Amino acid sequence: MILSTKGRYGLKMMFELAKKHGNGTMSLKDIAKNQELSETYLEQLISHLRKAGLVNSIRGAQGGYELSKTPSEITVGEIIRTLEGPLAPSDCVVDNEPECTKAGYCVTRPIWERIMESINSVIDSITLQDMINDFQKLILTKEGENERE
Amino acid sequence: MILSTKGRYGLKMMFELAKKHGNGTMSLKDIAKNQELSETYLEQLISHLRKAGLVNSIRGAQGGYELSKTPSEITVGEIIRTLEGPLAPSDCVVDNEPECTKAGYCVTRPIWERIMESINSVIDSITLQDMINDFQKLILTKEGENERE
DNA sequence: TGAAATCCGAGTTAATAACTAGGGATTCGG
DNA sequence: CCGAATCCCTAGTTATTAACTCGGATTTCA
Repeated sequence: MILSTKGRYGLKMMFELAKKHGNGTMSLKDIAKNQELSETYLEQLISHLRKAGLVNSIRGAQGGYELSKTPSEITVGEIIRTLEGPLAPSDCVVDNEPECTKAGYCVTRPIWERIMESINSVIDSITLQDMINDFQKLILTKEGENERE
Repeated sequence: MILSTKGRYGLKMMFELAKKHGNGTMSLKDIAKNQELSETYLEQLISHLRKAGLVNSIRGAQGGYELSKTPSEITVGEIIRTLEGPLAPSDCVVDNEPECTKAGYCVTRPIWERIMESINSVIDSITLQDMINDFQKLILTKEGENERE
């Protein structure tokens, strides 16, 4: 029930771009360096994010990536679902299969549906801007702690 | 982000035992037949459920399994976590690693924590008795539909 | 023009999921 | 007391997938 690196790394990438938002593009090289991840692997991931319209790319030297919208307009849910597909605990829920058993009903299915809904409601309620806000609050706290030492 | 067959089959097994609860034991053979699953595979799964104290087993001919408690005392969460381990979207959340990055903080971690909490709150709020109630309601509805035809 | 970047598809490797196999131990019914 | 039914346990197998890597093409700026 773990999220793959696609979703996890993808969100970290998007957070890097969110911090940079409004200040031009950022190269994949820098994103990879900041998050200590493989550049060639991130390349694949960001390609999906671009095709989904979440980031813009500028090719050629001095090129890079940038968010296509402001951080407050992009949710964690969009990012993760773009890279992972639907976050369903069982395939039957996403494919909307008529019934998994020949009995005509499945007792576990409503449970998978409720889990999926609850996950989605969490990740759809968080935007990149929220992450930035939390991040800055954390930084301020840490600085305060250091001063008091 | 899919649940493995361990959790999915395990829950189906426990539901079979819950229906039978109060009427003696049920053999693995019958459980497997009812749910159309591999008997030898289910054997492994139920072994964990037994060690976790969720089911009792009676060995020998005419033996079988039964719930160790009443259906209302067993939650879906207990069953799934027994078979799947903690339902965390990232390992860092379950191992309680101090920090994943050398920067001293991780912006994505609070999100994984919130997802985990939300999944757990769903599955911990559903008992086997709830599943039985839903199941019986469904049966009655179907019967009603048939009568009206 | 050449270095820096994005773009693209295919290939590799290691881990894991999902079983299967085989034999041992226990218990009941006849 | 025997044999069939059942649980118990460990190890092996197979297929899939995750997590990358690689090579090269294209674009653009300086």
